[in-house]
Amino acid sequence: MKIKLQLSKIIENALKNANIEADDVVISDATKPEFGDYQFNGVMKLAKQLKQNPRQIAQTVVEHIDTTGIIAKVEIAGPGFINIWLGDAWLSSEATAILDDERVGVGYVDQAQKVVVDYSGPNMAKQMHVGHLRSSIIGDTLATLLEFLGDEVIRQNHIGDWGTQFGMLIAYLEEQGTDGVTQNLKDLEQFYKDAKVRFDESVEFADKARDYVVKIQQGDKHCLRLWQSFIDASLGHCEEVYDKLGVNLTRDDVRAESFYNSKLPSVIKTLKEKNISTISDGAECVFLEGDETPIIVQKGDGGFLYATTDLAALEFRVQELKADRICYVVDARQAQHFKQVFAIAKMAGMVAENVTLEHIGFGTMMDKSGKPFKTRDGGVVKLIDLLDEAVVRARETIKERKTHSDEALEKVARAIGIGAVKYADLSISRESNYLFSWDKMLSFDGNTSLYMQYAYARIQSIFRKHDGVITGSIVVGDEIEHRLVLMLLKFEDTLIKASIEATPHTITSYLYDLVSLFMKFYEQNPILKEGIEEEVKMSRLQLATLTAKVIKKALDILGIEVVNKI
RNA sequence: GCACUCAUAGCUCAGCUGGAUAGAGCAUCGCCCUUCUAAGGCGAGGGUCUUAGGUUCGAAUCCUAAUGGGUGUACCA
Repeated sequence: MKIKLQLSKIIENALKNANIEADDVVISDATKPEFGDYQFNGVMKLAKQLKQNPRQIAQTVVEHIDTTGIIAKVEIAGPGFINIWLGDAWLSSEATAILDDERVGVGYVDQAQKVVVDYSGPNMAKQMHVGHLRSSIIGDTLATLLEFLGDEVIRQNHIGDWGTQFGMLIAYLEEQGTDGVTQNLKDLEQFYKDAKVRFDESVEFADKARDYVVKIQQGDKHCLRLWQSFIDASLGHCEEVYDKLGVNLTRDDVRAESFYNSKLPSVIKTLKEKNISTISDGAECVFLEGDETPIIVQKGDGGFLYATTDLAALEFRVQELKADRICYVVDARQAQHFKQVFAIAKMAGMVAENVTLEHIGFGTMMDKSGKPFKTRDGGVVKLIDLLDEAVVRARETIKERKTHSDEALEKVARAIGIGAVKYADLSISRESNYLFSWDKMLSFDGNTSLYMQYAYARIQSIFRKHDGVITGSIVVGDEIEHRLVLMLLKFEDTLIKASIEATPHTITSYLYDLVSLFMKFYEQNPILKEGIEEEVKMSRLQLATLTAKVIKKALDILGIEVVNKI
């Protein structure tokens, strides 16, 4: 239900009928319940342009507002606010209408776009660590969200499978055994360390490693086979993490760095032809206005850098994948890099003007002391270990409730533990750094996944107790139900906002508001207790049904599972 | 040095395309379980929105500067 759109159309009409010219009509949520459900604050601005009394204008506008459908009442307040109340009858019928809708009333975008979402991007030389968590989670949510709203989403996992370190790794792989499949690569981190030790201790080995780098680049079959087997094994680790994490990335989404190798020379050629790049200190550079240091696109020795790869990728995404919008879900520290790459791509005409390029940046994960998240001995925290710990902790949290058999407990602990990690990450505004705290994320209180899952389970419990059919319509009976129904219908507006700004926390905030409201409703308005009229009981059961559906759908978009019992 | 970014309650965070008395959670202190999952709900206290200017009828929000954190800055990605 696009409520704001409907309301702004009504206001636009009112303005038109009152012969008042206004360019954009913005409807906001009311700041307080006393001020209604929505408000239109644009009158004050109009009054200034027209040099008229704002309350006078507000009065004229109000007289022209159509209050036959969605709007029940409007009021002028303060210097010229127009407060809007939606009608209970309208809310009731709209809510009832979406009870059986799989999309719980959420429509599709008017103009579907082809959107590339670039996320996760692990390095094949190392095990996935906490640094990859946010990109994977935020990117996955964004992809799911856009897809749900009707865009055509192309997921791209830009894995790091190329670079000098691979020479060392495959040389060591060869020395150790035959290939990545038979080789024990369970702990990539350790393998890397061991290889590094070999590299440092043996000149002979180091030479071979360097030689292998060149050989892979030249397409040497033996080295390429070793390299490929290594990448396969490493990718297998990532998939294990994706599986645990519930991230929808498959091999089909992998478009590795190496994929662009063959396209790099042509990028340089384009830049040279358009006089965008010049030679400086022996390297091919682009000097952008305002930057004091250049962007190097080709090293003095002929090698390419990641800016070049990103340019090639951009070109590919626009020209081959035909993207309208490209979202890079990458650490905020890369802001400058993306700004530069985007600028060069547009200058060089690799990307048409109407294609939107977005760096979806996010902050760093911190520990309690406010420092970047590390293990006790200062090492990186492996993602797989973190996820396993989350499940263990979740199990401890719910074990004492004794609602589950051992087997069921395991499943529920997984949903809760993984959900907690993801929700904690998604509920913080993306750009800011975030403090990682087990206690906070696994709490039943506050804006956590467990609180949402608990609310969902609580509703399921009502249904079990009721143990019968639920029919009939939703009839808004009081203030709290009015607010709850309105909240349920606001779901689409929330998703639209989240998709435009690429802010998953918009969804979690909404969820928290919705669930809090439901809890209030649940305390105030008994459903199954004695003496409740059948019609009221059914309406409330339906309200619970719709609430549960919206919670489930919202969590689904966030990649979090619900459980029927906690 | 230069650039970017952040600064809101004791703590963790919302709010930021300008709007009415700045909101949550945690923590602290009260109240509500023979009554649908109380791991819940209700209420209280707690704020110079870092500081100083500016724009405006109106600023936490926009602009400028200062202060304090973080980050990035020529051949790694």
